[in-house]
Amino acid sequence: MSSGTPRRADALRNRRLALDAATALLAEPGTPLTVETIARRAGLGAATVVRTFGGKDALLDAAVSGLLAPVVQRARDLLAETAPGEALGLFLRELIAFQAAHHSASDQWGGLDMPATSALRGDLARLMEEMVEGAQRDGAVRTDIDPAVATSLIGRTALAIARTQPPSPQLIDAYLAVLLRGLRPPT
Amino acid sequence: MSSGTPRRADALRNRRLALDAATALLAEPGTPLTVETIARRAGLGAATVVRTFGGKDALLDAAVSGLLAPVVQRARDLLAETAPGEALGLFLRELIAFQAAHHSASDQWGGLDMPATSALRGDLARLMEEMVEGAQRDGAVRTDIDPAVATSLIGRTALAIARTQPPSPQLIDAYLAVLLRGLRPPT
DNA sequence: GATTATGTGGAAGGCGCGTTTCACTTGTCA
DNA sequence: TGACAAGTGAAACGCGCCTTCCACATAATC
Repeated sequence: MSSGTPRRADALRNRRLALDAATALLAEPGTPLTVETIARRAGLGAATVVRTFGGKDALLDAAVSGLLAPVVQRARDLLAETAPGEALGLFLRELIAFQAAHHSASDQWGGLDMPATSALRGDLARLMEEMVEGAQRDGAVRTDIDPAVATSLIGRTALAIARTQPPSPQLIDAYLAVLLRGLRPPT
Repeated sequence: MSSGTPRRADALRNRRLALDAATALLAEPGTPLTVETIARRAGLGAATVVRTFGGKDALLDAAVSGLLAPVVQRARDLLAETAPGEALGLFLRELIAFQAAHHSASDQWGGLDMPATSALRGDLARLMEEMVEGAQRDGAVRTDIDPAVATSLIGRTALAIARTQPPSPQLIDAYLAVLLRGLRPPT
């Protein structure tokens, strides 16, 4: 078999081991992130790791989307429960912290085909755009900028901030303050 | 021989051809940017292209730093001739335009060893920090943010802006306006 | 024009990495 | 417990890529 969920208990456990190993490596800068590395970390053979997922791409897709899913859910919750202007600031801080923790290996899976991850990124972009629109209605963000443009800027700036070497909370705050100040409507 | 300037006229001409081909490919998204590709573009054999520079890394180092050098010089000129606050805005627009034109292949030479390019990037960072410090003295940038921090934010944001798919001048202006507004001192 | 140092490039080498093979092991189920 | 399907992993394979070889070409020099 290639991809479907394994039928045997040990195979299912190995699937978890492989996924956990890949996930762990995503947060470790400097590690090669090869099938061999993941397999060794999981205590499995390289063939097993790849086979249970149907390929390296699918394995990393599962690992990355597994990390991203809670972030997207958090955005959904904030959007539903909090005032948009406030939600945006809150969420951005969390998003940056998340990206700072996981951007290190992002250039290693940048060129891979990861449908689940792509879908989540789309969801996230849509949710953030809703936050921006809400913030504009609330008067927390100036309205002379297109929501899609603002969202793109925010997302990219967040990533830029996250790439700062030691992203201390103070530094993140300083960056975010500049960004949000630039977005605020003229008093 | 490996790296030193060739003694024969045809070899010197081929060196130019290889450098020009590499430089041209740096602005072409989607092209593999392999030694083979560069060689075919230059009308030379792969061995020749690599040998005259001493390796692929050295060739791309020469190409990238050749593109970057004028940008650094421009920063130096602006810093010497223009009011810092104005220089910052002017230079950022040009920097973003440059990065937008050349970022496409940057993930293909991101992991390479390129000393000349690294040195120029250091120079650029230092010059930008001087601009920020000057802008702070002029009252164009708020002083409650560390110059190094502001410079890092500006540099990374500029790169983030440049990565926008079709970086139209209007989009760049909108982005820059947000960034500079966020940096302006409170009125 | 002859001689020689210099340069060329197709082919072969070597390396890293993802994937596949296949003899072997191990859960599972009657 | 016995038999079989399911799963494993070391080794082999394939592929892309940079680099090196070496027989051949050619600019420079006398």
